[in-house]
Parts: sequence; structure tokens; C-alpha cells
Amino acid sequence: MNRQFYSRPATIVAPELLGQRLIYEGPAGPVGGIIVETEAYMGPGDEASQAHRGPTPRTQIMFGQAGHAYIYFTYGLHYCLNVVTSPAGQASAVLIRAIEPTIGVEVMRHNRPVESDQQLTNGPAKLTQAMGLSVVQSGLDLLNSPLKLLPGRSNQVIATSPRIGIRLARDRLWRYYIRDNPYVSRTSTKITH
DNA sequence: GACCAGATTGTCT
DNA sequence: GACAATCTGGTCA
Repeated sequence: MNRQFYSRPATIVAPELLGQRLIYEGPAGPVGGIIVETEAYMGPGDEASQAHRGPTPRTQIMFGQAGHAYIYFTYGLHYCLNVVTSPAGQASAVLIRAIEPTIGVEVMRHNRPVESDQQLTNGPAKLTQAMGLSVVQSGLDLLNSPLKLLPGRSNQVIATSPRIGIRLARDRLWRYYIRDNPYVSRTSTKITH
């Protein structure tokens, strides 16, 4: 996994991130798990992307170098984690929507007390809360920081669907997830394979 | 499971 | 001033 891996369009990188391990070496020890759900955002040409109207102070990290983390604050109380892709300036990024918790599960249970581990990281704001990520970690280089990606499983069965929680460009099937994995954020009512 | 309301604040028009 | 790449907790079935 090198810079070249990330320097490709989000629609290519997003499905390839499925099955890989996301790890954050946090203050309470390493936390993370297997990525099971992602979404691609393609920059200014994508109406659903925050980069749609060009760079702003908030979105400038998306316009920077591939392989960096872009974490934003939304709905007044939630954080979402993205990986910047494509060559700098294109503002293409992949939203990490869900992971299967495998590393530091005790720490994540403490960060996010819920009844079942299935609810621990099965959503974009849930996994940032469980892993202890916020805008403080935004901008970190996944190739050289406490936030990193490592090889995990391969040969996963990948399904696609429309992206979730957006108003525009709902016709694009740019959500990718591992089929039948219990940690995917929701059982979509409208699955397209 | 489906549908709905409310939380809560940064960001941009 | 409108809205947001969401979540929780309620109702009804």
C-alpha cells in the first residue's frame, strides 16, 4: 500500500479498501478493524460531494495529497472519516462508513457503550466515536501517522448501492459493501448488485 | 421493519 | 437563514 494506491479515482479505491484493516494508535492503545463499507465522492463534478463548489477552508484537505485523512464535523455532533484519493487538486475521496471491530474492542466499547458489538462501528459517525477520532486527526497521512491502513482479508464478495444520506446524485451506485457482513450500516431496501 | 421527530452547531449562500 | 456524507429513541405494525 503506497501513495500510488491512493492516487486513483475514488470509485476505484473505494471497493479496494473493503477487507483492509483500519488502525488508529490512540492514547488508550490501538483500535480499529476490517473495513466493510465505503462510499466514493468524486470532487467538483459530483453534486453530492462537499467539494462540489470548489475548495473552502473546511474542504481544503480533500484538495490536497492522496492518502491523507479528511475528517469533518456534521449535524452538530458527528464526525465522519474519509481517505483522500486521486492526484492533488481533484478532491476525490472515500468515506469509510463501517468497520468490523477486531482491534482494541474493549477500548472502543468504553468510547461508545452499546449493548451489542454489532452497533459499535456500523456507521460513519459510530466508528469515529468508537475509535476516538475527531477533527483533531484530520489531515493525518495514512502512510506515516498513528492512523493507518494494513492488508486484511481478500476475495470479499462486494455489493453496490446508492449512497446514503445525500439529496443529489442518488442515481450513482457509489456505495460499496461486503455482502452478508453483519457490521454493514444498514440493510438497504434498494440493493443493486 | 418502516416511518418520524429531535438533537445541535459549523459552514456556506 | 438554511442545511447537513447521522444517530437515537419513539410509535405503529
